[in-house]
Amino acid sequence: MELEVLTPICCSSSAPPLERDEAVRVAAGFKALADPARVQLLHLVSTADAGEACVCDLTAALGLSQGTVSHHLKILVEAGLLSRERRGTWAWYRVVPEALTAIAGTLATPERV
Amino acid sequence: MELEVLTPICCSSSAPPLERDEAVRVAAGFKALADPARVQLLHLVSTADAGEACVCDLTAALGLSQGTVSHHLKILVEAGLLSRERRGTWAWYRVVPEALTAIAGTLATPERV
DNA sequence: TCCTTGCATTGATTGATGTCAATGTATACC
DNA sequence: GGTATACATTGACATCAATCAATGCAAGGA
Repeated sequence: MELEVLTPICCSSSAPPLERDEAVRVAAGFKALADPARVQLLHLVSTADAGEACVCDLTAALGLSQGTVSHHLKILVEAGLLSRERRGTWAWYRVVPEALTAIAGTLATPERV
Repeated sequence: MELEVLTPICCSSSAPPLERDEAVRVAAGFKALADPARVQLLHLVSTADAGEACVCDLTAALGLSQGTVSHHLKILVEAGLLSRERRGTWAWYRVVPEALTAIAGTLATPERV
């Protein structure tokens, strides 16, 4: 998912039927967020110094094994919610605010009827 | 989940650590949205006439069995995203915009740094 | 070159989830 | 009462997901 435009779920009066394919794309974004560990990871990264964090810090904070944390980070990166940058031995992660905004926009209620 | 306040994941500079319990609550909201069928259901209900729809309409539109649709609707109701009202033999569902707003607020980026 | 460190990947296991067919239940109509 | 309709629930099954221990890999330092 690379910053694509997502169809709002709710609550536009005009009703393009929201095909299955589009529903799958929208749901994929939510699926990446549908785990407590990943929610914590996003929060940890976004509040870290300089807006970035390495795996070592995150592993310590979550109480999960290093392999599991790496797994969750991979899911978040593939969903476009985090970016990864390798500097030397360390891998630094940052949030991609636009991706979060895009997903949030899916839930927007522009016109409260 | 009854319209509770959810801690933002991102991107507040102040960093209350986001405990595991709170992360579970936030993730629960996303989990309810993490299925294409449920995304389609929300969209169908929100764009239906008078903002409400019965199971019969939804079953026809989704191409899933009636039991499966009922199952997904239950998940959405328990997550607080839909409300159910029984009128006679029919069950009518409506979206709960405040619940969607609350979840969207979790992803807000109030202060872009 | 060898060892250490930080991270990614793999394999196995356990538990959660989506789906359907079948059944249950309540309401409405004859 | 009996039957049909609309929905909910249950049981079974197959697939997916989270987790860990173990292993692999690349970069840095001795």
